[in-house]
Amino acid sequence: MEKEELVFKNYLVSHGLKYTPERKIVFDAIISFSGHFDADTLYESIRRNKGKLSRATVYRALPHFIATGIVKESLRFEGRTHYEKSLGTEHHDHLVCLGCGKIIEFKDEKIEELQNKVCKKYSFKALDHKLGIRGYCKTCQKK
Amino acid sequence: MEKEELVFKNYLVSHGLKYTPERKIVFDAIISFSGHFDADTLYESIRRNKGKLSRATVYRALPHFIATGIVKESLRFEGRTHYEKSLGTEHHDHLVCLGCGKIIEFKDEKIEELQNKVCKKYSFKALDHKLGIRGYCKTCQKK
DNA sequence: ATTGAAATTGAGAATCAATCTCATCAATAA
DNA sequence: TTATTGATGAGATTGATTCTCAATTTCAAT
Repeated sequence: MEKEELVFKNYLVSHGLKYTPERKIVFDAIISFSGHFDADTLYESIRRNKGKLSRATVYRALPHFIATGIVKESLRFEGRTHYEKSLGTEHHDHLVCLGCGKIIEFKDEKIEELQNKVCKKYSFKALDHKLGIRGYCKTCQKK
Repeated sequence: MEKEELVFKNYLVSHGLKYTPERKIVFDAIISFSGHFDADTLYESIRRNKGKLSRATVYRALPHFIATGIVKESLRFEGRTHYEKSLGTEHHDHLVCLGCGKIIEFKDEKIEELQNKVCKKYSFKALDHKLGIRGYCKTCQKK
């Protein structure tokens, strides 16, 4: 079993939950994804490749993947919550193009530091953050 | 007519839209708000104070207020989109407490500058951005 | 003031993501 | 084996938001 799978299994077991075949299917699907996805895209890809699995099961599994850090909520977009793999993925923020929907990932260490400073100032214990900059990418600016 | 109202009216007229009594009612309600609100809170407050107005009218008016810069989308929270007045309000970002729901506003000039730098790097034309840090406030950390 | 084109409104229906229900299954421990 | 507890599937439900459409209002041009 790969490390990520073990992490997931351990999380489940230590919380009195079970590592079921269905959850393994969802796990595999997530691992095979690169880039962003939403719950329904995930569900559809499973349906196409591995046969049936309830939509509810996918929705129910997602919070567990988030809890283990295998998946992260990324942005809200087009009315849906989008996710991304976060194991093996560095934290990053997003530039979202309103023209073509393209998402550019970036990371700025200094911004992160300054955020920590802000939290300290307010005695705020941060768990995570989301920075999304909306606008137009190079290509879309021309149109 | 106050300046904000004029801004709103001019925006409407110049876009072939009309400054109707209903939109004025929504305008007044927004102006009288301080802090964050969501579409339904806005609708309810109008109902209580000024009698009837369709929920759809409120929802339909919001994009126009956003377009004029009178209102800004602030955060998505508890399944709803939250808004805030932005005329007379400086841009700021948010610390969101997952314990009590409190929202602390902050602004860090250096973070803003660094964001501009990132955009420049990717030739990205930014319209707006949203930075939300989730965690626990001082009070909730103790529990 | 009247007309007509275009925008607006209200009320409820429709959408759509996300969550919940509940009866049935499966796994583990006693 | 049985009891307990968690998990699943399928569909119903929720709740925010958007849409529909007939009726009304606005405004510019008669």
